[in-house]
Amino acid sequence: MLDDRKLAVLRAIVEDYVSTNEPVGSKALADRHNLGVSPATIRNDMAALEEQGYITQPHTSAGRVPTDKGYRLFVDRLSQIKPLSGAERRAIETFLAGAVDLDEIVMRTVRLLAQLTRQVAVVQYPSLTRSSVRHVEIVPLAERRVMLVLITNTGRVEQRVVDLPEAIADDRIANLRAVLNACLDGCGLSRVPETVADVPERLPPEDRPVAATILSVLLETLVERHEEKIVFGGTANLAAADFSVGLRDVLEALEEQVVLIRLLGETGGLSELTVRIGSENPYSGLRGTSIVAAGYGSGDKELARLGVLGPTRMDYPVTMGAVRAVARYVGQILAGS
Amino acid sequence: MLDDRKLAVLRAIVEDYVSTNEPVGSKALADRHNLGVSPATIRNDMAALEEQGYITQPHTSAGRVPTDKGYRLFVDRLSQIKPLSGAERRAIETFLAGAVDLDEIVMRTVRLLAQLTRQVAVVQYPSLTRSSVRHVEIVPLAERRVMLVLITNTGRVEQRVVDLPEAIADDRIANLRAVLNACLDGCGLSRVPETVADVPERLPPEDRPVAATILSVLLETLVERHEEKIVFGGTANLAAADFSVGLRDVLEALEEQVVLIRLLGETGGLSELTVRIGSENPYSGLRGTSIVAAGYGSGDKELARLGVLGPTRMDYPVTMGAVRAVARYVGQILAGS
DNA sequence: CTCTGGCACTCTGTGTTCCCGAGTGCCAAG
DNA sequence: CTTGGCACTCGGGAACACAGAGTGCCAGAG
Repeated sequence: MLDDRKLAVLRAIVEDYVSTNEPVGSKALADRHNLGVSPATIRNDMAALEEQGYITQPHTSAGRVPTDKGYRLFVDRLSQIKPLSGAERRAIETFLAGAVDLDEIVMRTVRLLAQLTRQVAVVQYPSLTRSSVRHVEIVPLAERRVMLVLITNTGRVEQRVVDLPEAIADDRIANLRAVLNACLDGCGLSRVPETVADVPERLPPEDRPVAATILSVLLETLVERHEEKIVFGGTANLAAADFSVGLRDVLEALEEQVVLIRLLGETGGLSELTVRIGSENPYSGLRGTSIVAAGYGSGDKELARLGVLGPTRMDYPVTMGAVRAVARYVGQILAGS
Repeated sequence: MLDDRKLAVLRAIVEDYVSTNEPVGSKALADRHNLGVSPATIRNDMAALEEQGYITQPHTSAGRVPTDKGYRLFVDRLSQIKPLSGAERRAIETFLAGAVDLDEIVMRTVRLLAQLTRQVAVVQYPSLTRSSVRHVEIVPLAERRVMLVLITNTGRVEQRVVDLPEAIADDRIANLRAVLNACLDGCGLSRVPETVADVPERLPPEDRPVAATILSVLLETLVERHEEKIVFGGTANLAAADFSVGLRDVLEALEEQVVLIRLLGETGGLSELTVRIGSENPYSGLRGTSIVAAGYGSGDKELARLGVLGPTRMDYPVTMGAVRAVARYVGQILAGS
């Protein structure tokens, strides 16, 4: 159905279109790539490719442009991920190594990805459900108010103000803190609900109402809510890509946390690349954009995902290479800190 | 020089231009506003206004458009801040009251401002230098590594990983934490450097090296660096304003923390509105944009600033009303939590 | 059966011209 | 000082022609 030459033609079309942003015609193809056949032959192949929906012509007498299906085939079978240059790898390494805390790692990762790919970068904070408790702190703020601070093994720090049903002395808080930490230390966040069930019985009866309040806030806010935190950057690159159509939709989608999270997609394997091309992605405002995403994590555990978003007409091999590389380095940095 | 009627003409020009986005001519002005004079008279006034640089014509035979100087006069002398409707006030109140921690307050404020003004909103976190210490926590992570967590009275939580020069037992850390908190509790962030000078002498000699490391990180990272944290949103509104010229520059500026911070400007009085119009603002990429900013704070102390950024052609009275109202409410919420 | 060159055809995009209308500036009269 | 009148300017849209790129198809050569 699609012999090798037709595939080569498709590849050439994608490559040319990506680099020139203009519909590519048979003549130009024959000139720029030495396919060893004449334009006429290429025309026949193009007709076949169009017949099967891999390419399309914007106007009757214009060149061809890849369809989403065409890009899909290109990504799956016709291209190889392009590794970064040594210089780029070193730059990533030193840039990320300079970060002092999780916020900064995430922020720098966003910048890095945006700069490397010249696209919009999206980075998710390490998922809470896949982290574990490193420390819980209870800080008295006022007589009947405390701040609850949760620190995870991935460096996330979540805080929450709690209004207590009654005043409570500092030493009782200290005890509560000790019990909480004893129970929860190292506990996976997803297992916290079961684990805290024991807490009240380890406490003197008079502290139990307060503990109950604190625990319910802990569960409700820190575990169930706030679940995913996500950050993006590099929107200036959108304006550069002559993206004017739908730019507004794209910006709107980016500001919708929910959409954004779904965009990064379900987790594949660690460092496994997910590519969503144009209409393949679940949000209608992003019909003209593709997403290249990967999971990152320390060791063999995926903590969260990151990726970039750009016009369907993007340089997939390079973008995929950058995303994969950054995901790996972030994983390493996270493991090291 | 500028009699009342000329000022009225200028006001009418600004209002019409803001609402129609088209250069406004003498005829249209005479029709839509009952100025009680003929188009010819208006033309004379317009000529005078142009002479003095308040308006300009894009092309020889087009209507007039206000210049930055014209907007300035309009804002200073020809317009009144327009208060929000009761419904809007209530909406703000309930929306902000639902926030559970500082991050959420800031996030919601950004959304609120963006939605209310249909512009890009910028909100600065409460400035660290103007906050004070509520609690310092030292959490052991590994034998020779701890996480330092600083909680301020404004609810900011800053963390930092510290590598120690030697291993240290948990009880010594507890002591260190106690001493630190005793010294710093309630201490203004800007006075921390002097205040911590006493810390080492209150510690047993063997703990001093570790304390020195921790203190230096505390000073360097938490006080000097990270100083200002700033967040923006509502960029989709940029695309809607037919802003196409320079959109890229605007997005770039927004991603530059430094520029953004300078944009919000030096602090005026609390809830005092600052308006920077077009070329008045310090960054060249934003020549076509105006900034309306205000300080917010709890009580009588300004903690930080917030504002919006939009095309010079914006509805200043409404925008100023919204910014002022939001600044006040945020101050209240912050005071209450 | 596949490739190739030739050819007629179809468009888009661009440049040209033309003209309408909005808007101006100026002037002379009220 | 205000007003109506008038000539002038210029931008932008419509109509038009045209060049160039690209196509599809066909018949002939391998």
